Amino acid sequence: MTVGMDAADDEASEKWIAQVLLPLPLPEAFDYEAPVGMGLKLGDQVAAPLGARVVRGVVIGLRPARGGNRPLKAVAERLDDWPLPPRTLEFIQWAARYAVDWPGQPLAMTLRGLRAPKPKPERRVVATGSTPERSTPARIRALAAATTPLTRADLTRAGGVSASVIKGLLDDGALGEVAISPSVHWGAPDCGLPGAALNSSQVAAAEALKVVVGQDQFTVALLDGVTGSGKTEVYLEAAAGALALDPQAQVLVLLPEIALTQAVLDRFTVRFGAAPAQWHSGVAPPKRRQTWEGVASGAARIVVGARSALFLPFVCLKLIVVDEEHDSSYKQEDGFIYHARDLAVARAKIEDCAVVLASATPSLETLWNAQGGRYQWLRLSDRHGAAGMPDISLIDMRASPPDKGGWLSPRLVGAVADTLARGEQSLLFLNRRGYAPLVLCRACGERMRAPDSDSWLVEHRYTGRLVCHLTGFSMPKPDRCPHCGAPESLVAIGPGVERIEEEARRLFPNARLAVFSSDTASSAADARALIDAMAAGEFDIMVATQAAAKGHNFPGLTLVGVVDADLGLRGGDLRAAERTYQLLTQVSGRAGRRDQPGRALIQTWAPDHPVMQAIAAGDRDAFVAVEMSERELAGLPPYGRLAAVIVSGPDAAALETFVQALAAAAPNAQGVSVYGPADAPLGLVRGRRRKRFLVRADRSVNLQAYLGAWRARVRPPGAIRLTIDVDPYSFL
DNA sequence: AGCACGCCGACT
DNA sequence: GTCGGCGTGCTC
Repeated sequence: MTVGMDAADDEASEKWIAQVLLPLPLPEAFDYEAPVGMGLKLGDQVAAPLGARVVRGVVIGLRPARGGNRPLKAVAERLDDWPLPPRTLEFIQWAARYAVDWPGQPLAMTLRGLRAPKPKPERRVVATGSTPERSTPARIRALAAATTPLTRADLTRAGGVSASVIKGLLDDGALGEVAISPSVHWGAPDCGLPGAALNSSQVAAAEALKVVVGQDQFTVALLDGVTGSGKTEVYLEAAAGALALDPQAQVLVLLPEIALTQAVLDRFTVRFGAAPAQWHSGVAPPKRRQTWEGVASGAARIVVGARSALFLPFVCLKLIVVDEEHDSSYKQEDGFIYHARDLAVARAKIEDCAVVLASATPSLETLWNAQGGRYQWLRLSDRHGAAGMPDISLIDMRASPPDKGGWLSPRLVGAVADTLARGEQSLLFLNRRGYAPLVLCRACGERMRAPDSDSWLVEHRYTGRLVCHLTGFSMPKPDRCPHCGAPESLVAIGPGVERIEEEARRLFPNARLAVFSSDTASSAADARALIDAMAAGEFDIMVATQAAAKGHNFPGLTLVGVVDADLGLRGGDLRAAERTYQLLTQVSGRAGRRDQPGRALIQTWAPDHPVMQAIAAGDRDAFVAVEMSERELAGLPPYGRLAAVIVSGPDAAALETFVQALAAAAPNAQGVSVYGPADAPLGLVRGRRRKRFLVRADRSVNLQAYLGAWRARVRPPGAIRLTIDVDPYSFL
């Protein structure tokens, strides 16, 4: 930072103030004295004294000290870590304003890669140029090999000498010791390698994307193509275009879950002849630090990662890809609350680069932007390879109910039997883990709940335990009702995947069965093994939750049965229909990916529901049109904006008092409605009572400003916490 | 987020 | 009588 200061001023005595943003939930950056001679610049990482400790922070402003300020503590040290690029700083501050949260929160996301200590410098030895007093053949060999710094072990090997020879040369001063920081080699991507063979639809989309990327400015493109249409190959070409723009260019690819990263990493490796950097929760801290430094230094050119990769300190970002952009796992629900797809668009705007949103079932928000011409809309029509879309039909459960005690209708059972007889595979889909979602006492009607929580305990029969899927609490299933003491009175209500497996085993005793849920495949490796076994035809029937819904290719799979298609429609949340449509479309798309035609049978009690009709007809546009008009009528996203204000605390009475004060403090504003306070649907979690307000605003309203003004009028007392969730997805 | 200061239960 | 539980509040 240069200063327009008169040379006549006494520069040496001029005091400067560094505004240091700390990765903590503080309302603003703190002022520190910038010690003369430290040469602080914007973006520098520093150690700053805070209370009794010293914390890492980032300089986001420098200004001359005006007289009369209270005494400030001084920055303790400038850290030897890469500075944050100006645009990364700008993004962090933008993200905080967007989420109506403190700027330290997104900064903490950015600095999360630096948790592991800097790797220790490696001690190496190198010839100093001075000749030793006594020369021996071994000493000559050692010195000849030591022209570049080597570790002692390497030099022993290279020179064919013993360790004592090296020690002698060091004592003589002919070898000297140097400390070298270990650096990671990031293979430079080779854009000259040939891309995959593309069909005509892919070629058209890839060419269009190359034009978009080549403009080297902010643009949003929607890459819209059905499952199996080959979106990955298309955005690989966009990445090639971006990387070719500039020898420093960087590309970020966001994926909704870790399970998919390996496949995408492999394709990038093949396409560019070098492995991309990867970033997700499964990467160990030391490796993360290496990746962080690679990104900050510009050496890492391609990053494939989960939503948090969006906060990495890119120096020359030219393209962001958000794959499966509709996926709800892009929404972070705790800590710093954000939606990675929306922030990706914001980051691209700040970086002035292109962003590609890819999906077979785009979110209504994205479709709305595409329809309005704000996003460039690229459609991939063909399904890559031979198979057409599966034949989808609804099973009306009212007309064809399952046998007593079962969940599979005769039509679905018959279809599985046929598939089995042909030696093909079936997938039975139910998005519910465990054996039964509810356990109740036949004697007294008590519903088993987690302590301190309102949520039901789910029975897991493999482990013989009752589990709370919200808090992770679990207990062995008791023999008698803990409420009334009646023995053998606890009954399982409703099905989970384990119960469907039990039913399938009874109906098809000779079939080879597998269950795929986060319980049977808790690690990425387990999931991989199960997927590979299914792909290899080792199972006839797989019963699965949404863990199996995406990205996997099962060539022998020709039948998908959806056990309870209405599941997601219950509960009345804003995106229920949209999510159900997306999930069912995705699941149905698993059937028949090679040359075998697939079919999907969808069990529903509401076959007339527009979602079910649209899925059966394979008519996305019809579904979107219906859903859009309903949202428009209600002024809901994308036509209006929503925010949730959630207040929680251990004491119900204190919470009630505060909630009333909060309600009274809600500003009146044109185009804004505040609903609530209501008990949050799960009113009690981990002993904390929760209340919720919902804010609906017209698009013309500055929602963040409204929420900020509201929050500024109150101060949550004691243990009460107030969280703001802009554009909420979960209504829990 | 830490870390300190602050008032109430089981111990050398 | 203290040691320490974590509730509450502050950090430039």
